[in-house]
Formats: sequence, C-alpha cells, structure tokens
Amino acid sequence: MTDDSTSAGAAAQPQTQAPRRRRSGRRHEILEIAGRQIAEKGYAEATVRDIGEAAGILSGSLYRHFDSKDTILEELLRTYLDDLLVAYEAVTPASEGSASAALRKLIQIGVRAVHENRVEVTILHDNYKFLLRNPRFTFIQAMERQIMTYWLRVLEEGRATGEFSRELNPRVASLAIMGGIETMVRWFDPRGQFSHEEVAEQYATLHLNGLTA
Amino acid sequence: MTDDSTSAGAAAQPQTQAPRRRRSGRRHEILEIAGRQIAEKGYAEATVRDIGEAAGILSGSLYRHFDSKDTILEELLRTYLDDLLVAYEAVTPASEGSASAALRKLIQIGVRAVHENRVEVTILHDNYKFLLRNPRFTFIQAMERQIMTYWLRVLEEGRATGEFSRELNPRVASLAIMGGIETMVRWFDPRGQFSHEEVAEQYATLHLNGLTA
DNA sequence: GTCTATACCTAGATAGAC
DNA sequence: GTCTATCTAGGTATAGAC
Repeated sequence: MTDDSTSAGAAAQPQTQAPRRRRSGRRHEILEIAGRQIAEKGYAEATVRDIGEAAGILSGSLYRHFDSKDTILEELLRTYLDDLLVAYEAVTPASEGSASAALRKLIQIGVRAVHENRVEVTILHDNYKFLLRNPRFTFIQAMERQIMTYWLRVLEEGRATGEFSRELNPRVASLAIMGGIETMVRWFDPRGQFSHEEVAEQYATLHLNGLTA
Repeated sequence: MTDDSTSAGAAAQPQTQAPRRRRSGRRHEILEIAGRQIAEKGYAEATVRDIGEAAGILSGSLYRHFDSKDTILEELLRTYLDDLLVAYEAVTPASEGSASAALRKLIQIGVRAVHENRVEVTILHDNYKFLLRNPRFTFIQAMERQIMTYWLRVLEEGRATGEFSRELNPRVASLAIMGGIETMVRWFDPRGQFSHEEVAEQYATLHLNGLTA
C-alpha cells in the first residue's frame, strides 16, 4: 500500500532522520531515469527491465528502491501535479487586474508546464485511460478537477463583468483551450521555430481575442 | 501486408464476387464489438479473450476472421481515417466564400467525427504513442499530415487576404484548435448540456473571433 | 544495494477435433 | 466457424547469496 502517512507520530522521530523528501540521491536519480523511459515508450511498454538497464542495474534491484512499478509512476505524477496546483492556485484570484490578464497567466502556466515538465505531461497524456481506470491513480482526477475550478473561476468572472462573450460557456471554452495546450506535448519542439514563451503568447492572443466580446 | 490494391485488374472479375466491402456480416459485427472493447479498455488492456467473450466466441475463434489483433485495429482505423479525409478534402477549396466559412466547416467536421466515430477517435487518441511507434501504423501519420495540409491551406489563405490576424502562425493556431477538438473525446457527452452541433458552434465562435484581426 | 535465478502469470497465437 | 487444449514469449515481482 506504500502508505507514507506519519501514523506512528512525529514526536518519536529521532534526530537526523528526515522523514520525507529523503532525496536519497540514488532513488531520485532512478525516478528521473524511469520517467524518461516511461515518457519515451509508454508506461506498459517501458518494462522494469528497460528501466533497470537505463539505470545500470538489473530489474530485480529496482525493488530495493520501490515497492512496484506503479509506485514509481505514482511518485512521478504526484510530485508534478502538486507543483502544478500550487502554480495555478497563485494566479486564480485575478484580483490584480482583468480576467484577461488572469487567463493569460493560466495559459502561460499550462504551456510552461508542457515545456518544463515534459516527461510528466507526456506520461499523463499518453497513459490517461490507464490512469483513470486504475484506482491507485484516482488522485489525478481529483487534482485535475481542482485545476478546472481555477480556470472556471477566471472565465466566469470575465463573463460576469462582460469582459468575455456571453455566448461562450466557460466550461466548454476552458476545455477547448486546455485541450489545445495539452496536445502540445505531441508537437512542441523547444528548438523549433517558436519558444514556449512565443507559443504561449500566440495561444493567449488567439483565445483572448476569441473570448472578448 | 493487407495490400488491397486491385492489381489483378477489374476486367477479369467474375459475376457475384464482390472483391471489396465484402461485409461478411459476422466479420463486420466482430469488428464493431472489438472496437468498443478497445475504446473502452485501451488496446493493450482489451485482450483477445475479452473481444472473443464480447462476441460470444472463444479467443482462438477470432483468428478465423482476422490474422492478428493488430489487423483488427488497422482495419478499424483505416476505414475511419479514409472517410475523415474525404470529408475534409471536400471543404478545403474554401472557394465558395471566406476563409472563415471554411474554417467553420473544418471545425464542424472535426467535432462531428468525435461524436459519430467516437470509438475510432477514442482509440486513436488513447493509443497514439503506441500507434506512432509501431511501423504497421505509420499510415496514420501520413493521413494526419494530409489533414493538416487542409487546415493550413484555409488558415494561410485567411492570413493572406487579411481576414485572419498576421500575428498568428497558421500551424500553431491549427494545432491549438485541433487539439481542443480531439480532447473532446475525454469529456463530451451527447446527452449532456450541449449537443455536438452546439459545441461545434461554440468552438467556431471562439476561434473565428480569435483569428479575425 | 546489486546480482543470480526463478516463480508466477497472462498475453497473443496455433493445431486439430468437431 | 467454433471449441479444446496448449505453446511460447515476455511481463512483474521475489528469495537469497554476495
């Protein structure tokens, strides 16, 4: 079950034992290697033998670091989604200015995530059906629902103030925009014609023009 | 290889032997059942035993109808993409009116495909990585590239005539729009708040506003 | 913490009777 | 065209020596 809740109580914790974020070095290194393998080949297709080989050890040795292959995947995705949620959360108030400014930020965060966390976004995108059907990964749905609320809040506010068109349903518009961002993982090349900032700017132009009445 | 070119010539064809579209009934029925299984569970996860069971036969019996599991998948996707290409091809000239009208049609075709060919679109979306990495399915890339040229032609024409904004790169804009359409497979519910025609209309509104300068 | 060796399972596919 | 029975390959995971 790999339940890392601090059930035994934190009071009894001895001196130097960092309970979380142990960053054992090797463990973290293997996690990154595994992520690259899974992103490149797909979760089912990247075997534990592949991951072991890429890390310079045999598959059996992986199980000294992780309970199972699923554990590796879960750790990768949880870490990423935690950070993404924090980033989105910070922009949602939209207090500082217009809804347009807030939407621009949402788009920038999404596009940047594709660029900077390519491995995780790729894994999430390519294995979505598997992840949704697996009880172990239901946290993903919950976190994405949370992200959706941040988008909705911005679009609804823009619609309420008349900044955005009344014709457009906030949920449909959000999904249309987010879908376009997510599928970037399939074509975006950081060494191509456009940097990720430029792509974000184009997306923002397109959708802000599109939404404003 | 499944090469169905009419190499032997059509002249020597005997009377009642329909060479293509044999629609043997049972074969076609199994194909639809298999499609549903694969769309629901994922290609790797839908086993030949699952497919057989859903069809009321044992897995071994499937091989009287199809050479392999891959054959089933290939036939499903080829048929769908063939039809989709034809639909897109018909609209591309954009001769009849403005680029806006043409783009609206492209969007309608894409959205309608998600609705009417849900099984195939779902399979294509969920197993994209696998399909790209498998030499047997390279035809998919070729056909999608062809579809992309249709979109590009419309967006470039609109940009050339000044109908669409110069700031937007046609390829980036196409991908943003198409990505939003494709990911509909993950949320669109025909019995939900909006029909597929209404979703298409919203998408068209959003993106036509977004593109027009 | 890694290796050797292997258990155990499930997948796609096949042979031959009916 | 379906069933019975089974092969073979390759997957995750484990046990125990080093």
